[in-house]
Parts: sequence; C-alpha cells; structure tokens
Amino acid sequence: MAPESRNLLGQKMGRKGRETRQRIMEAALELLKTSSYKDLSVSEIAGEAGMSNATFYVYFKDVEEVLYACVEAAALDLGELHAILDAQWTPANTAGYVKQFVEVYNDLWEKYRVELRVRNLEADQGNLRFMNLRIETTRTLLQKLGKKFAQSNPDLENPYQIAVAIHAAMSALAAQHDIGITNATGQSRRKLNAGVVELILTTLRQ
Amino acid sequence: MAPESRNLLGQKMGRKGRETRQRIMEAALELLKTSSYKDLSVSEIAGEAGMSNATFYVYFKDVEEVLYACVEAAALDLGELHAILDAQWTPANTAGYVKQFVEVYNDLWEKYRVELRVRNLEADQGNLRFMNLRIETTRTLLQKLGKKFAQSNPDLENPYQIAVAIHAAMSALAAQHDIGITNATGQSRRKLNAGVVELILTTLRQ
Amino acid sequence: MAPESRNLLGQKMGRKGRETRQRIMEAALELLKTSSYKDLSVSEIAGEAGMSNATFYVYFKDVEEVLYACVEAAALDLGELHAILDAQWTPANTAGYVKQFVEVYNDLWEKYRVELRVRNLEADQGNLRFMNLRIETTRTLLQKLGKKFAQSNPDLENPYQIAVAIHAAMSALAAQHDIGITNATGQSRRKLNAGVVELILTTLRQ
Amino acid sequence: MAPESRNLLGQKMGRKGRETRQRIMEAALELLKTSSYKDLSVSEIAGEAGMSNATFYVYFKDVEEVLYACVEAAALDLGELHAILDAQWTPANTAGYVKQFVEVYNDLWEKYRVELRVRNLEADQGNLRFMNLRIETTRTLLQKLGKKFAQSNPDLENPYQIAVAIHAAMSALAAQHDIGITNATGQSRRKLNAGVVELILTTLRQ
DNA sequence: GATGAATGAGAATTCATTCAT
DNA sequence: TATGAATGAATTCTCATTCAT
Repeated sequence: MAPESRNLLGQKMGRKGRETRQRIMEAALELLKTSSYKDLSVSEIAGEAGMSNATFYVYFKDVEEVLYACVEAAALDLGELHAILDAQWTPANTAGYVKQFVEVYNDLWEKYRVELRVRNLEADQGNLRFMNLRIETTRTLLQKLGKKFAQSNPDLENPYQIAVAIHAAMSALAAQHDIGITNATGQSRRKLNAGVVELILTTLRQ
Repeated sequence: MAPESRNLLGQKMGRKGRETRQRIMEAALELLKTSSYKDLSVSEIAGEAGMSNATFYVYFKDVEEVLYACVEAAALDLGELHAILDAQWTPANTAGYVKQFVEVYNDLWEKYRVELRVRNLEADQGNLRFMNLRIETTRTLLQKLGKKFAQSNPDLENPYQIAVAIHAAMSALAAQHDIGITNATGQSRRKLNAGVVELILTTLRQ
Repeated sequence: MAPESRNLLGQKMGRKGRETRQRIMEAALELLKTSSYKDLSVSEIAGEAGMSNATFYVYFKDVEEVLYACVEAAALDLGELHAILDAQWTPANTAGYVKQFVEVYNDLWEKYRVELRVRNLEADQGNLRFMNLRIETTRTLLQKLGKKFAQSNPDLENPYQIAVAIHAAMSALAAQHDIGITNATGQSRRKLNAGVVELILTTLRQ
Repeated sequence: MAPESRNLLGQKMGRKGRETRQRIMEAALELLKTSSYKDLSVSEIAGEAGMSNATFYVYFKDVEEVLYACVEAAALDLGELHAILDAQWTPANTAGYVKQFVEVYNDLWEKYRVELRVRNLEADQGNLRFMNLRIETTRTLLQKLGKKFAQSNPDLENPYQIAVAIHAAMSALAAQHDIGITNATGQSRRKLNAGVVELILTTLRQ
C-alpha cells in the first residue's frame, strides 16, 4: 500500500530515505514553477534539493519518473469533487452546487497546478502513462457530470459530450498562469469562473 | 511588413536564402509531428532539413526562434472565422453559422495543430512572446463571439466570459490528437463537436 | 613603392578597392579599442566594416595580415622623434628637449596606441615579423638616446643599457589605458611623464 | 581564507578534487610556455592535463578563470622583495641592496613569467580583475621604492613617479623572452640589469 | 545512505573559408 | 568588385550516468 518502500538500490527506505525522496519531488515541482519544463534536468533537481546528482539516482531512474510520482500523488485528492457530483441536485440547490463545483475544481488546480499541467502536457504529447492517469482521473467525473446535464435538461441530445466540453473549458482556464489569463482575456479568474457557472446553469436550463 | 529580409549574418536574403529559411521551419514542424517537443534540437532540425548545423545558425538564433516564426506564420489564416462572426446571425440561420464556426475552427486546428500546440504550450508556461501571439490572435475573436451571446440571449450576465469559456473548450478539444481524444473521452471528435455546437446553441437560447 | 597595388585575387586595385582595404584596417583597429584582442575575428571585422566576410578575403589572407598592415603603417611616423634626438643638446636646452621628447613619444602612443600595443603583444609572444618591426623602429632610437646619455654624463658605465631601460619605462607607461594607469598608480599620465623627465635629467646629470 | 573549497557543481572538494584542479592550472601554464596565448583553449588544457573536457568544467568556468587562479597564486610570493625594501639603506650598503633588489625581482619574473605576463596582458587590455590584481601586488612596492628615492635624494621632485617609471622598466624588461630581449637590444639580460642598477643608483645620487 | 569525482556522448555554437554569381 | 550562401571543422558546454568510498 505504501509507495514501494524500497529505493532503486533495493534498500528498504527508512524515515530519512523517504524524506530524501520527498525532497527530490518537491525540488522538481519548485523548479517547474519558475523555469521551463524542457529545461528540467537531473542536475537542476539535485542542485535545487541540495544534494549530489548521485543521490538522485538512488531514488529515481530519471526525471520523468519523479514527475510521474508527483502527478500520481496529486491525483488522489478528488474526493470533494465527487461528493458534490454525488449529491442530489434539485432546482433549488443546483446553482449552489454548480458554484461550489467550479470553485473546488479551481482550488484543486490552484493546489496542484504544476502537477496537473505536467500531466496534461505529457498526455497531450502522447505519453501513455500520463494519458492513463488523466483518463482514470477524469472518466468518472465526466460521467457523473454528463448525467447531471441529462437529468436536468432532458432536451439535450449530447449531454455527455457537453460535459466533456465544459470540463475541457474549466481545465484549460485553470491551467493558465494568473498573469496569462488576465493578459489574454482582460478578466480576472473570478469573473471567468462566474461565466463558467452561468454557462453550466444555462445549459442545465436552471 | 516583410519579415525583415536579412539573415542573422546581416546579409540581405535572396530567393535561395528565403527558401532555406523556409525549409528549416518546415523541418521543425515535420519533426514535431512525430518526436517529442522537448527533444527538438538544432541538430535534429538541420539534419531533417538536409543541411549543416552551421546553416541553421545563419537563419535562426535557436530552436525557439524557428518555432516562433512558425507560429507567427500560422496566425495569419483566420479570415474565414472572422467572416462567419461578422455575418448577421438570425434565428433562422444561427444553427448553420454555429455549426460552420465550429467546423472551420476545427479545420484550422487540423491544419496548424503543431503550430498552435507549440504556441499554447509555451504560452501556458509563461513565455511572453507566445502569450502575446495568442492574445493577439484571440482577442477580436472573443469579442465578436461575446457580442453574439449578448445579442442572442440578453439574459446572460457574463456573455464575454462565456465566450472565453467556450473558446477554451474548443481549443482544448481541438488540441488533442485524434487518438488521445478518443481514448480520453470514448467519443469521436465529430460527436464532441456536435456537443460543442449544442452547448453554444443552448446558451444562445436558440 | 605603393603598398602592392594588387588585391589577393591579383586584380589591380582602383580607388574603390583601396578604400575598401582601408576600411577593413580601420574596422579592425576600431574593434581593438573596445573588445579583447583574442576575440578579433574575420567575421567581426567584416561586420564592423559593414561588408560580407567574402570581401575581407579579397584583400587579406587573415586577421594577422590586417594587423601587420596596420602596424606597418603606424611605424612610419617617427620623424619628429628622430629630429629631437638629432639636435644638439646643450646644458642650456637639454631640459627642454627631454621634455619635448617625452611628450612627442606619448603623443605618438596616443595616436597609435592600438597598433603599438598589437605590435608589442605579438612581438612579446615571439612573432618574428612583429619583433622585427619593433626592432627596426627602436634600434636607431635607442642608439641615439644611448649616445645622449654617454655624452652628457661620461661617468655612466652603461649608457646604452640605461637608454634601453628608460625606453622600456616610457613604452610600458604609454601602453596602459588611461584608466588603468590612474587606477594602478594613483597618478595622472602627466605627472608620471614629469617623473620620467626628471629621471632622465637626473641621469644626464643635468 | 581557503580558496572557497567547493567546485562548480557545489561539491566540497576533497584531496583528489584539489589535485585535479591544480593539474588543470599546471597544464594551462605549461601550454602557455610554448603555444600562443590566444590559442589556449579548454580542449587543449584538458588534453594536456590528461582528462576529459567535462572534467575541466567541474572546476573552472572557462579559460580565463584558470588563468586568474594561476595569477592569483603567483601574487603571493613577494616577501623577499619587501624585506629588501624594508631594510635600512645607508650610503654604504645601498649599492648592494639595489643590486639585490633587481636580481630578486628578475628571479621572481623568471619563476612566474607566464603568470605575470598573462596578468599584464589582460590588465593592459582593460580586464578589470587582472588590473586589480596587478594594482594590489604593486602598490605597496611602489610606495616603498618611492620613499627610498625621496630619502636618498631629497632634491627629487617626483620620487614616487620615478619609482613607477623604474618599476615599469624592470617589469617590461623582465617580461621579455631571453631571445626577444637579445634580438631587440643586442644586449644580454645581465648587462641590461646592470644598466637598471646604475640607473637607480644614479637617481639615488649614490 | 549519501556523495565526491569523473566522463562519454552529444548538443550548441562559432569561424574561417570557398564558390558561384 | 562585392557578396549571398553554405559548410567542414573545431570548440564550447551540458547532462545523464557510473562507481568507489
């Protein structure tokens, strides 16, 4: 259940080892906040983590492996989102739930922006492991959301496809830098989220 | 207006030079179709273009510069899209125009998928030049689309923000590989586009 | 008598050709004023001169050749210096002559600092052509100066060697950048020259 | 006080590392004895030192950095010179001290000719770091020497400037190759040094 | 567990040089 | 005369990777 408690040398990891492994992951994420993805290297990570290159190789095979571990760790935190979609949406409370859904979704991106961006980047370039991670995370979400559309607005011919589109929009907007999104649209993220909420509600015929 | 007709050595470019420059750009795009973005190197490009590394440096400072030139060139081709948005949308023809809009948008991505993906990738990572390129291409489009929403459905409180969201969705869906999108959503691109069309029409209250 | 009036392609040089050749030499000297000697390259020179690399090769085989031409041209301008040394020095006028000698010497370095520095640099590293240029320029000068010491102060055992030393001092001081010499000695060049004059006069027992 | 005991990768240097660093410096100096200054390259140095190019970059950023380290190391060895200047010079012993001073000065150049020549070369071209190194080494020396002139010959108006000039002469003469100096002046270094000694003594009125 | 030390391999970059026009 | 164009060759520089301690 623990993430394989042995390092690449086959040694059982103690507390210190686990901490070091963690430090590597954090260093990688830290670097991605500022420098470009394609410049991320073993040397840079080890440097940022304040350790020798060699130490890196005790815990990870290469950079992709670190990132995969990071993305995997970030994928676990979706409970709240599912809870909202699992609730009973009535005409009276739908507006509230939708608003909450959009908010929580954004908060998650806020928290895991780097990880999610890496995931999408690799997935978009055809990296299968990351693609699968994304699919698994997304599938149930999309199905639940599609069902909401179908139930709430039975006239819709493509409720599931609309769910996909809405999700794509939310994800794309959340992915952008704060600066980027302001420059690009002249709108604050908050205003845009209000737009997304209205878009969803309109489509739900609420 | 001509893209500064001198090469990096300060020489005026003749026909041959311009062709060589073009060949470099095409080689870069060609490579991006198959190999990974972060592996794209000067050597690879020069090799693909059938020339020496040194020749590359006569025309471009580095890989980013080539890609920028490619993206810039791709940004010019939006006339048809604007034409659709400039037309008078009436209840009778809106459905047709929306469908056409989504189709043309997708065709453009089909044609320039590599360039547009590079643009978004760099922009999303905070690369200012590419961010600006994206903004310039998008701004007018978003304004026109927002106005359509406002006119067609005066009840909307955030028509412009909705336009941004819809555009984000279209762009995100169009960006994915055919295979990727099928795997991720279980839907063909055609079906998804139908969803987008319905999403727009519903929001327009048509 | 004219400096070989044919270019490296064997073409007779007309006015235009001679001007171009001159422009190359000037560009090289200009560059040496600011950038480091070892960075001087054909490309840089051609760029500075506003011409194609290829044009450079019409007139010079390589960078050293340009510099040699520059140094050669600078070596012709010593008439005034010799005139001073050829004059009759009497107890009454020696101080004036010495002062004048030091001044003219400095003015020449002011005018040809770049060329003379290149000459010394190459000569110091054992480059024979430049060594010979220096020797030829210096020999007569040193002999005349040595003779002055011998005549004026017959007690001196090594008048010629003293002339060499004095000349070395003048040359070394003149070679330094204005900034360099100020920083290094805390003295203005003018003050230092006064020192040299006094040194010479003292040694001449005047 | 220890020359920052970390290499460019941030690793603490152990015995082995320090030795390797040293080997690089020695290789650079060795090469400068024979080949030209401007041809000195990282590859050449690494080759001479019997190591891979990459190893070079573990210890030095570029060639200039190695040379700076070499020059810095050479600047420490001036004790004997100062001792001579710190001694009490009396009419009876001055001749001996002057002779000794000139001799020791020459011996130092003999020992560190390469380093000192590099220092002067770079300093003369306006390289600030080397200029400063030269200044620091020279300042106290010049002051002490100036004081000797002032004390011994109170008639001098510019004792310090004379010291600067004398030092410039000694340095310039010492800088030249044995061959060079013979060719240029027709004199052996020994004879020239005798000239310098006489020049100094004359100026001291001894 | 951690890391100094070293390097092969390869990518980036620069330059002198040639040639056809 | 001049120069666009191209490139071979060499150099700089970086990185992942290994190994002994």
